[in-house]
Amino acid sequence: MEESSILEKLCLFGMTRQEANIYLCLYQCGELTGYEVAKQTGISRSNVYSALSSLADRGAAYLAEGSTSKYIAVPIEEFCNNKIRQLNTEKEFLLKNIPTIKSQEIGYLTITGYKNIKDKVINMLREARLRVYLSASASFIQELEEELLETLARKNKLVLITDQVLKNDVLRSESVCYIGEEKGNSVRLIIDSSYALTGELLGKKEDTCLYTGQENFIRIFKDALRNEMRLIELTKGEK
Amino acid sequence: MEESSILEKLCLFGMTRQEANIYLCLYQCGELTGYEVAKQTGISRSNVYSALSSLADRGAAYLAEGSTSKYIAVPIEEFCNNKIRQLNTEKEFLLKNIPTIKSQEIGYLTITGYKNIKDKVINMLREARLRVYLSASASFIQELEEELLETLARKNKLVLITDQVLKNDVLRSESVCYIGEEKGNSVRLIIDSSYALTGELLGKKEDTCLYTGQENFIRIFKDALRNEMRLIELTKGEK
DNA sequence: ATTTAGTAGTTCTTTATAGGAACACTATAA
DNA sequence: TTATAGTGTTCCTATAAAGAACTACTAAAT
Repeated sequence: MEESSILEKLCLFGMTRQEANIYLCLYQCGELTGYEVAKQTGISRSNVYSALSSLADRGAAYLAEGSTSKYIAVPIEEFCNNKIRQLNTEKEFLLKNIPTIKSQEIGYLTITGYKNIKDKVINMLREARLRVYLSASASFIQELEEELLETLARKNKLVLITDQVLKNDVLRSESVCYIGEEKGNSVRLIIDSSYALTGELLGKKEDTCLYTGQENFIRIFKDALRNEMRLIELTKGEK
Repeated sequence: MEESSILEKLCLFGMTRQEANIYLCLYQCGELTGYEVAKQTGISRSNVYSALSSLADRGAAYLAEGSTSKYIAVPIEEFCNNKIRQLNTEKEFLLKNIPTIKSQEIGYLTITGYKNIKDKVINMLREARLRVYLSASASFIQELEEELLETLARKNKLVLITDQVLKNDVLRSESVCYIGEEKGNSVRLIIDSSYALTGELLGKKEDTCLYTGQENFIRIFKDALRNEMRLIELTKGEK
């Protein structure tokens, strides 16, 4: 349902489910008393009152003072921006104050969960300073469109090996693009000949991939990609 | 303590306290097995194992696969950025999909909590398109330095009424700045002659302020500020 | 007297934390 | 070689804290 997915998103910003419900109710109805909110949402009044004051504490609702106190929802953009700004501040603090990491070679790491893998891919792309080889289905590359454009904007060489002609013009013209056979769900990525990632992505929590900075592995991995490109050149021709 | 404040910040990014502890431990020690983490932190082993897999799910730890599985902390910047990027995505979704707000006049709203009030001030400054009048202690203005500079950068007229000469050169030269008597904790703000905020800020959760878009109030409020400025001009002279 | 507004308190459920028990594996000392 | 200690992991129970549901009570406004 539309409704419940909105509620989930709101929860990500730190509300409980009940608070999210009440926030949404305020959002739709405007100024309401606790009593009215309870009527609208079916949530017991006692909880409504405590949730309302908690929403006010979190900066998600304002109090419209009068003879009787009514609450009003803080505009969603304002609320989200506040939260995000806060996290940025906390991030800066953490960067300064966290005890230094014991630097260590990156061996072979397993990353689990589709979202985390995609995050890693994005972070790798952002680290790229020279060249990026990416082999993946066209649909996955489409998902990364923005990031890839930024990678290009930072003057990286970008080589894409995929299974369908890409929709994006800039991507098509500014990257070297090989169109080969069906990629399925496999993703392979090499950054600056220093880091590599490979895995089968189904979009699920159970997805796993291998990430490494080991030279030997990367050398072999690069050869494999290079061969794939040659093969495509020989059979269908470079796109 | 340093330690515990770092833990709290990490919790803001969605970890439980225990997970934060373990994350920090991984951060300091590098690659560790669950067993080792338990030894280091004193957390029971069973909980360590579940917390570790939960950290991996959240994208805060990677698995360094080997004969025995070791975990390694995801660099803090990477982790924070992922979270913030996610929230930005969720924000966009919410902006598009949330049922439209019932537009209503802004009456008199009470905002509670120092942090929320400061957030509102920041949001008001960002909305400004013409002019900003701000009366507050020099220390509070210092806290808002960045935001005020951006307000100026957007070609707004900025009038500051405060109690000490400001440190920031740009702020001093590009805004109209009145130095009067001790401001204490009172803050007054008018944006584009349309919105006003006033309150006493002690930096606590109990702080409250009044925010309004009511014309009558703003007119009176503006007069009050104007008088204050005249008074300063007559006694000490404009700075 | 009934609707509205608000507070207080109880119960139930879920999540977070704490710890024990069991099991498998690997060193190494007797 | 086998007993013993140490390591790595999973599963299961117990307690504590947070969230949610619901009931009861007060008090003003209609």
